[in-house]
Amino acid sequence: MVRAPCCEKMGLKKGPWTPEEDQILISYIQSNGHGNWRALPKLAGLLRCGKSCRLRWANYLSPDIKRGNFTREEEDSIIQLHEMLGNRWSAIAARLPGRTDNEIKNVWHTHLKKRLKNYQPPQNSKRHSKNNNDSKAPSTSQITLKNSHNFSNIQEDINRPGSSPNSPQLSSSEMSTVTADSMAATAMTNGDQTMVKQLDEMDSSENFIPEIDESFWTDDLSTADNSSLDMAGAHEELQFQFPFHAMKQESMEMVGGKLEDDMDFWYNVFIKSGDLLELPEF
DNA sequence: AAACGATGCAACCGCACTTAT
DNA sequence: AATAAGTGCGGTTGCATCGTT
Repeated sequence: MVRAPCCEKMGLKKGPWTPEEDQILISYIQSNGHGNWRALPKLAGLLRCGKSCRLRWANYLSPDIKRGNFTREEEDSIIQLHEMLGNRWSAIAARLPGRTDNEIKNVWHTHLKKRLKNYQPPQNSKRHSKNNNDSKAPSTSQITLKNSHNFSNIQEDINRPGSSPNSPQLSSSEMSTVTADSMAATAMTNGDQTMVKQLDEMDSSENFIPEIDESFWTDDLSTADNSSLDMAGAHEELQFQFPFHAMKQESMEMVGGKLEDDMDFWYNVFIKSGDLLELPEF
């Protein structure tokens, strides 16, 4: 389908917004709501396209937006969430109250990439590991998440079908990193007390974690076609190869049937398998 | 003080998805 | 089911500001 350019009509203003325009937009939305964005500028008396109005409101004028510098905790959260979600700025923004996708994207490109670039991970970064095998899951970083996002939403985002082609689906190897590092780090720190309790209970069960065949850490993901696997495909592939999947039913019983799918299962298994890494100082 | 480059950020562009008809 | 319109998202651009020479 061919779409007409947003601002093709003559007389529509572009570029920075003036305080007067801001005030008009704020007043209109406060009185009438934004309704149809395309119709809004005409109704409000603005010589802007609807898209520009929406962007201005969403990124700057909305009262929900928190202005000012990002805190260290917010930056750490962004790094962690980016590790999990990739360049899906809106998904990241959804977990940082008051921050917009655009703002987060800018912070990422201007500050955080540099931090990560300068950061060299410590050689022995494992805090603990059931099998104490340094050659297994790849370690990247562990950041303490201060925000109250929860895993189910993250899982939902990771599994979201049809995300933008500009943001590639997670490959199975990325999934491994996600589950081993990020999910564990997130769950252990995001205040999900129920989950922590469940994990503690499982931890006390000597037999919960099966012996892991060494090939799991080396063979499984490399056999998948990482270049072309979409998330659903990766999910299936991993499910097939995952050495623990037979334990799913048991694990669900152990936590009162609250785990609903394999992602939850992996999540718990990975947490149990350790791989909490040191928090890097940049 | 002027010139220049680097940086940060607001805004735009174009594509893809969703919803309505 | 097909098409059109509306919306959301991520990548990119352009400009103002800051720092350095």
